[in-house]
Amino acid sequence: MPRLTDARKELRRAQITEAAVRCFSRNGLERTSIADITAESGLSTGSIYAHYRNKADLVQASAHAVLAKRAEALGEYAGSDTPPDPDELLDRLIAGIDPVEARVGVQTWGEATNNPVIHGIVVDTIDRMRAMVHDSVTAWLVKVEHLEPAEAQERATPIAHRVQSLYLAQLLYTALQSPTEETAP
Amino acid sequence: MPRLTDARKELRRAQITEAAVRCFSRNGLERTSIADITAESGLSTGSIYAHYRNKADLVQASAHAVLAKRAEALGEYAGSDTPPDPDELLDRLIAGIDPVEARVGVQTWGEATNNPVIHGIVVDTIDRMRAMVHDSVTAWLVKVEHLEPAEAQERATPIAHRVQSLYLAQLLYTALQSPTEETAP
DNA sequence: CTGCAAAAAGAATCGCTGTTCTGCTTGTGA
DNA sequence: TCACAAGCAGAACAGCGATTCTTTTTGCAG
Repeated sequence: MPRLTDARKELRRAQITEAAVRCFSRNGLERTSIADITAESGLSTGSIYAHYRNKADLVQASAHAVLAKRAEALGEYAGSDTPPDPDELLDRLIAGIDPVEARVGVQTWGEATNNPVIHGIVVDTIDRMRAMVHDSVTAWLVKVEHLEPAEAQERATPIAHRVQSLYLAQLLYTALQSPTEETAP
Repeated sequence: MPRLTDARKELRRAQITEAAVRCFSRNGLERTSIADITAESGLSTGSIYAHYRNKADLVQASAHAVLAKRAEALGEYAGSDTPPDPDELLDRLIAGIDPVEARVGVQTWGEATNNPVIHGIVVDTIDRMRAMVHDSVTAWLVKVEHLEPAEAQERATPIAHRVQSLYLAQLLYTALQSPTEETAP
């Protein structure tokens, strides 16, 4: 039964979501039509529908890809064995922000206020990020500040909250900075 | 030349934007149709188009109304003659958040990444808010912490940035908390 | 009071967009 | 190498939604 090999199939899916993310970044989740993605990806309508059930499905996959990538980058810093202090952690997080992803990320927040599926993805991602920041801060408190693990855990909570918040705000600022590039009217 | 008296006209416009904001909060900026606003406001298509050039115009007016209201509330705290310390200021700001407005506010951020007019409104509002927070913090540094005005100005900047960021993040959290209420499918 | 232009209602229009359908093409397993 | 199902292209379709148009109603100036 000759279908595409899994690797190739995944490749196509990635090709599509990547094109979609570029479109979304330019025109927004709703204002991007399937035709836009068709043009951007070089594929055709039929091809896209062969890989994604419908547009909502594609939006969901794209959102997941963008947010997961961000969370993943965060995981690296958090897992380091010489944990950065909170300010340093925040600086690194901010340094890793990519404007295109920031824009889609912020659009995703807006979408999450009405779209249950996207809402789930966003909330999960934010929770996972918070947990990782919390771990990183705890590790710092233990290894560098020499607190007892129990107390470190507790003290880490408000610090993690602050780091997370400042990071999210910076994501917003970044998204608002890059000028709105129009496709030809 | 008998048109509506200015007061009455302003009333209608407000009636429309208020209905629009409720719709936007429920269904998002894009997914809200003129028909939805028609139903919510109890008016008709024609009436809406008599007051707003088009949907973009209406979205713009609604966004402006919501953000202006938030900025205004902030102004009150900032103008107080016993300035709150930064933590207190932040607490008050957060206490003043309304879920409906938070949702529309966050949607507005997403929209601002592609829509130049909304972008302008959002950036202006954020800048104005930052200036007010800065003033409030400066006043606190001078009156309570007894710093010289010049130094207070300078020291206030990073503090204001932090307060602003934490506030914006809280706005996001609030928008994500209230569950996505659906209109009947 | 009264007339009339603006405002409101609601039907009609028209373009756009998601989705489906119909064949051709191509990759894969034997 | 081959055969055939899955991929893919692109046209066709269907429905929705912004805007416009026509008709009726209404509020204000005189």
